[in-house]
Amino acid sequence: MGDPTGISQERFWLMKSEPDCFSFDDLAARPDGIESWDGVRNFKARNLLRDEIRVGDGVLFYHSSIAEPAIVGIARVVRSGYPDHTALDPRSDHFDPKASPEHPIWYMVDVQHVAPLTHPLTRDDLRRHPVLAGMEVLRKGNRLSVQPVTAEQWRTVLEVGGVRDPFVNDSGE
DNA sequence: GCCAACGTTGGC
DNA sequence: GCCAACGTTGGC
Repeated sequence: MGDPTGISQERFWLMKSEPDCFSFDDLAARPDGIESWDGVRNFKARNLLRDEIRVGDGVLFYHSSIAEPAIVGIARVVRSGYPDHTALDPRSDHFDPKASPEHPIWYMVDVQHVAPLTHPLTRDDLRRHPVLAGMEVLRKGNRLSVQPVTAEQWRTVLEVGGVRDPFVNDSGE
C-alpha cells in the first residue's frame, strides 16, 4: 500500500448514508475513524459487500435524503466482507429472522475516515461536470446504497471537491 | 407530500 | 415461473 491514505488506487465505491442516521462527521468521531457499514438489506449491494469490496478500496461518502444531497468526504475500506451480525439481533432495526450464524445472508465491511471534501459536491455540481455527470448516483430511481465508481470519477471528485491528491505523499510526512 | 423506480412477496 | 400488489428509497 505505502501511500498516506492507505487507498490502493484500484477500486472505488460510493456509499450512501442518511446523515441524520450516520454522517461523515459521525465516522470521523468513531475510534480510529472506523465503523462497520452494517444494515445493508439489498441483494445487489450485499453481493458487492461480500464479494467485490476489498481492503484498500476508496469510498466516496454520500449524504442522501436531505435538502441538498452531496458527496462530502472520502474513506477507505479497512476490512472486507464479513457477516452482518445485526441481522441476528432481534432488537436491531435490521434484524432478519431468516439469517442465522450458518447462513448469515447479509454482509458488511469496515470503513475508515480519510478526509472531508473542502467543497462537498451536490447533485447539481455532479450534473454540471462532464465526467461526473455519468455517475450512477445521478441516475433517476437508483436506490443502490453501495455502487461502483470509476477511477476517472474518483480522481475528478477529489480534484473538483478539493482533497489533496492522496496518492502522492507530498505533505512531508 | 408526491411520485418514479425498483425490489420483494405471494397467489396462482 | 409469472405477475400484480405492495413496500421502500430518495430526489424534488
